[in-house]
Amino acid sequence: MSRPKKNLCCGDKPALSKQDAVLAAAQEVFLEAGYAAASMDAVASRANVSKATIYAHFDNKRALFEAMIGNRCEAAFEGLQVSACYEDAHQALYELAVHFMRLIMAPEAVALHRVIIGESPRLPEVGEAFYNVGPTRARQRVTELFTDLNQRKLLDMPVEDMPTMADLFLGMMKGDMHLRAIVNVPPAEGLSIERLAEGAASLIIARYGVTS
Amino acid sequence: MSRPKKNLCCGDKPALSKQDAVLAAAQEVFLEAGYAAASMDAVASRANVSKATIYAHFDNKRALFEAMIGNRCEAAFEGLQVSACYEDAHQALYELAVHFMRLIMAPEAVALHRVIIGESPRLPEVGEAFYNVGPTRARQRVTELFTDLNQRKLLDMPVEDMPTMADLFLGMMKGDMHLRAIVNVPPAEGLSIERLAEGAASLIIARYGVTS
DNA sequence: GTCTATAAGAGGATAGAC
DNA sequence: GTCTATCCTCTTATAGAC
Repeated sequence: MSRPKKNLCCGDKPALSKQDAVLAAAQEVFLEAGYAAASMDAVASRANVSKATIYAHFDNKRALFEAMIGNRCEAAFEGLQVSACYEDAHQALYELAVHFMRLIMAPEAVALHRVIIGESPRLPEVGEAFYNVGPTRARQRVTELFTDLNQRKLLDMPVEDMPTMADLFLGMMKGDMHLRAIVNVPPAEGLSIERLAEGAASLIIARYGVTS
Repeated sequence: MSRPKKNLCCGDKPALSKQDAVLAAAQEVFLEAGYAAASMDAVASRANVSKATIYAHFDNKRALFEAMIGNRCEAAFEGLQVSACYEDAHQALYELAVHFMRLIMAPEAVALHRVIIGESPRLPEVGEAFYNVGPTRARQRVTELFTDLNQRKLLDMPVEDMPTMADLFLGMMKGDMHLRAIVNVPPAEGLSIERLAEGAASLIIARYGVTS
């Protein structure tokens, strides 16, 4: 994984090794054209590199694609790590919801999601890698929050409900807004991230909130 | 749109016109390989027809794809029309949820959704056509149900909450289970359609149910 | 490692006979 | 409408010089 970054030459761009230049170009081309329609020629010219150079670093088109996907998934879901501080359960759920929605609605994240979905039947490792760094971590975060709120007596959710509720909570974040983005339909008017997050938090609280 | 079905010949298969045979073959090939990787040769041989015959009925590859998509979307979402009878709000929401999840979890529906997502950036009409016959109708159904339950005094949801709640409700149906299917990751153990539907209905009831 | 040039083949679309 | 045969472009991947 750690590559020999002997990158002491030229500097028309912020000093990328050839390998990184290829990866960056691959990202652009694959996300724009999709896997099958993307050509190695397009990647080469976008990276200002010859095709042979690409093949010196990556075995074939598929390997390049998988390397790019792994690369970008890690980056796209980094934001999941941060945890906020909060006063009450509603605020905590609301803020996690907003944070998560902003993450998945980012244009690059949407484009990445699209190509992963498109190719996952033929490239199962791609779908799996995405699922493990994205949705799996997100569900862990939600479950942690539920547990923490329970311990602080800010929420009263039975442990056996948690897996189901974590899925439903994340599902609400990925609702119509995300669907529209991913099938390239203009966003609906009148519906905002904040409004949806507010609604989702309220539903959980109505069922499991503690009345003080 | 209405084609001349002079279909009085041969019968090794349940008597399809050439055009229908091509559409059926196109469905198989496009759903298996994705748009770009699918070849007209493959469609031709799967339909037991020459390539020239395909081009006699469809202008080009793209037109064939769009025709197939329109065709299948209509069929896949037909089930949305039926409306059930019910006694109480929880049962009504539960049954709509189960019905909807079964619809979108059907293998053909998942495969169709995948290719539509994959190509929608390049073929916007495809994404739009899908959205209009699927998600739009689904949201109408949910909103109708909310309204009906309100009128029967089985639910007490303010009209201004309905758009948000309809989206959240449908989002819960399209949660982790559907995501796994669409990125080709094996389904989780312990989570069932019934359990998720039960949870989703309960959340709505907890917030908007009428206490009798 | 990086380049230029090229091999080898697949795939969209059409010409022309029937 | 349907077929066979073919055109021509684009694409993956490599050979061989530096």
